[in-house]
Amino acid sequence: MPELPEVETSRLGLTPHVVGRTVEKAIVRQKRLRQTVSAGVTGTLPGLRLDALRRRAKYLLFDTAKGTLIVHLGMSGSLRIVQRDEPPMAHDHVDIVLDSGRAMRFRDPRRFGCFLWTRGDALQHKLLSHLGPEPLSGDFSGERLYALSRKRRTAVKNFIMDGRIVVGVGNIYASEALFRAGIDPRRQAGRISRARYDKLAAAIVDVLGAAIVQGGTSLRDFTGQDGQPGYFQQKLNVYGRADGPCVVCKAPLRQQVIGQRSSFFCTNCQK
DNA sequence: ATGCGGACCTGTTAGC
DNA sequence: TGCTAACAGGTCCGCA
Repeated sequence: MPELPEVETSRLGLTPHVVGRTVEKAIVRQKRLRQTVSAGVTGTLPGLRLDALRRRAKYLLFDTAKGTLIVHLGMSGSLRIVQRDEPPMAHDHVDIVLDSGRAMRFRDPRRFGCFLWTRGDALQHKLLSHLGPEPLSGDFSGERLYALSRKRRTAVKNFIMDGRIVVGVGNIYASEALFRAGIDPRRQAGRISRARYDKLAAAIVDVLGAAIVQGGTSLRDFTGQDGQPGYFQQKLNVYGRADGPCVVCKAPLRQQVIGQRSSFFCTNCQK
């Protein structure tokens, strides 16, 4: 569920509830996530004020005076604001109890997420230090994609999903951006022109930006029901539409596994 | 250095 | 209807 737009939407929704609040305690019901939940989450975080909530790639960074809580939602994770006495459901692994009487609750059935504590600069953490530019920042461009792709033989879809190249392009938006740019996802990264990379970079920016706008309207209220996906689904041109008609040429869309991930494209419009 | 496959988990859906 | 297999929005690691 969480691709970059949803992580950013989560950040925006959580910010007014957590920034400026002090953590009263942390409850860890399941510490075995993709990595074991850091001891600092229960040992150090309580008593500290959350000064800011940042996002880097799909990581959420909760800054305090003594360090940063790094959270990743993995495939199935979510963060919600609940009343502190609301009984936990299955897979509600962590509560960060705040001095507002509420708690930030982490739910993650598949446990691919992470809850890590780090002292010092979170951006230098091992999981973050290698990451490429944010797609919605000025550091990202077709020029960069072109330059880094020379002599790369991997499929262009794999290439744009590589966080060292650019962050935040997940499996849905990789397919969507390549469709918008008219590029066959199987094409070798190193054999695509500068002009086409300019178009692809613009498509990535457009599709992620549009999805953030959509997410912002449906997940605004984090105290309500769980945020269902689907808000952006009607905007998807190819993802999940195997055999459906291409919105441009009506030809049946194709589904093919590329780099172990399902990919969707139009063999007529994407070359 | 690059690229590939496997790993981590559970829930839902497709198919027989 | 019920069982099993395949698949799911992410990434990290290790091997060739």
